[in-house]
Amino acid sequence: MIQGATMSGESLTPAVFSAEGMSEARLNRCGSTFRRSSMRIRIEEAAAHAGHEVEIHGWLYHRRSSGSIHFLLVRDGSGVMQCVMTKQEVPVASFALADGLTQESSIIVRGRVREDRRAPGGHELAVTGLDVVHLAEPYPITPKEHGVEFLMDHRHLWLRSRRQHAIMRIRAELIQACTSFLDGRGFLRMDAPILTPASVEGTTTLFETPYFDLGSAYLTQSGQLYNEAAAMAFGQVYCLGPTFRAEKSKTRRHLTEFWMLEPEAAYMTLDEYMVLAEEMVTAAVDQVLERRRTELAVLERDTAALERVRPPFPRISYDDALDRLNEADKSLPWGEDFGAEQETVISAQFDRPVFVHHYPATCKAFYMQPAEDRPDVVLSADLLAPEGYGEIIGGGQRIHDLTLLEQRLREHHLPSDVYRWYLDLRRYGSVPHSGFGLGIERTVAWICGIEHIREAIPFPRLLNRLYP
RNA sequence: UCCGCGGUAGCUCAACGGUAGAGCGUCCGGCUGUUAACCGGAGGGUUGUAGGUUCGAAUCCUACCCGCGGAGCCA
Repeated sequence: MIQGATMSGESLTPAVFSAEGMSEARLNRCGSTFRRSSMRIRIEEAAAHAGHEVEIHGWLYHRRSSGSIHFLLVRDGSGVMQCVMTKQEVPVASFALADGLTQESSIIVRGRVREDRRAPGGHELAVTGLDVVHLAEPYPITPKEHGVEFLMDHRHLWLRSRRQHAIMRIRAELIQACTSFLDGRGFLRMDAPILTPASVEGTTTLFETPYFDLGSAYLTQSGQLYNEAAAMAFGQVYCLGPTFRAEKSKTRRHLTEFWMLEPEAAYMTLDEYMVLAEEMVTAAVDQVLERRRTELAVLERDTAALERVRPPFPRISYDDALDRLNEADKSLPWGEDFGAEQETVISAQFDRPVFVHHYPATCKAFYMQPAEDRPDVVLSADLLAPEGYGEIIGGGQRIHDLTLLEQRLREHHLPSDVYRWYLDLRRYGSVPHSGFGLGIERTVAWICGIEHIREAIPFPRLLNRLYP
């Protein structure tokens, strides 16, 4: 069960309704006229306004009432604040108005900010005025427990809850941390197309859509190939965007639409990629720990596990990993890729993310560069998150030799015409290069310590879910 | 696609062959410091759908639909 309690702002405020005559036409007047308020604050900055008269524009998150005193828990997107309204301090009509408020009704409250240890957050608002912007219909998500199906059907409302706020803020922080890290390292953001003429890796199932007179287009499963072109143009680049997999995966680690951050750099080797990746992940975790403590607390995340995320991350080869699996009685024939069970066994042996490198060529995509001394393995490395969250990064060094790449395309029965431009990259100043993709949702799920990846993206797309 | 579990009030669940219930939400009443407040009252159902067994089915059987967990594949 998931706790479903509830919990955004601008400087223009809608016209409001006072107690008298609010029953008629509340909707048609809503938002028709605007006035500017100089008193308006965001709840997150309430402490700085202690002792001052302010206005909060938000929604009723919860209400407790005791005859002559109302406790209105108001959320505004930045936080939740207890607003106390007593019968003797507000007009009779305002008090009655508060009595009829439904959960998630949009309201504007005025009052003085004061410190009070009984108030969640330490500050409360002594209410002097209340305006109702919109009286909400009975709200489906109550502060009680709800099932997954119900919450997923109400994802558009579920996002108002405190827990979802925490996850979404951490997601935003993670993305901000990673992109600013890469920006700081001289990487240029250069996004890849979403509509593509063919599969990137040739293996996974793609979403297909008609494309005018050109036949079919496919939703991208990775920006990587385009990233390689961009890296040959700008040296170091990254893209960030949604990727799509039409596979019928039904697990807590899978979405059909998920976001990937993909850096790619010319002249970067496998070893350099691993250093870059671990530094980026560390920087991101550090930033979340530093700036999203409150959110991690809401999620009851064990932050000690995150504090241990320090470079260097352990690096084991695929062969080492097989040995470890053997010892754990989970042996696998050489050449097979790891399943969730194997990944969990391996990651459980370390207290921080672990790289598994030099996979068998058969496990990996056609463009992976073979090791010089051992052509049956490739210069790839995946990063497995701790605590069983699985692979959060996949990447490696790409083939830079034209002849070898052409051979691989043939071996994988891939059409050379759609890859003509990709082969061009090996004709005009080809260089060794590497890159990787960080799965945003899996990383968010790991950092947040949440059970299922579907909570790590605002509107998850799953095998059986396209709504809302 | 395969394996397992499940669908009963708005929500979360109980009843497991013999009159379909509780808590929460909703509505009404009470309460001046509540913390998922509390107290009293009311309303709320073709038990996922279709068939079958039975004197009698939410309960047993069959099929289908939907959901959840996992596998394969992948990030």
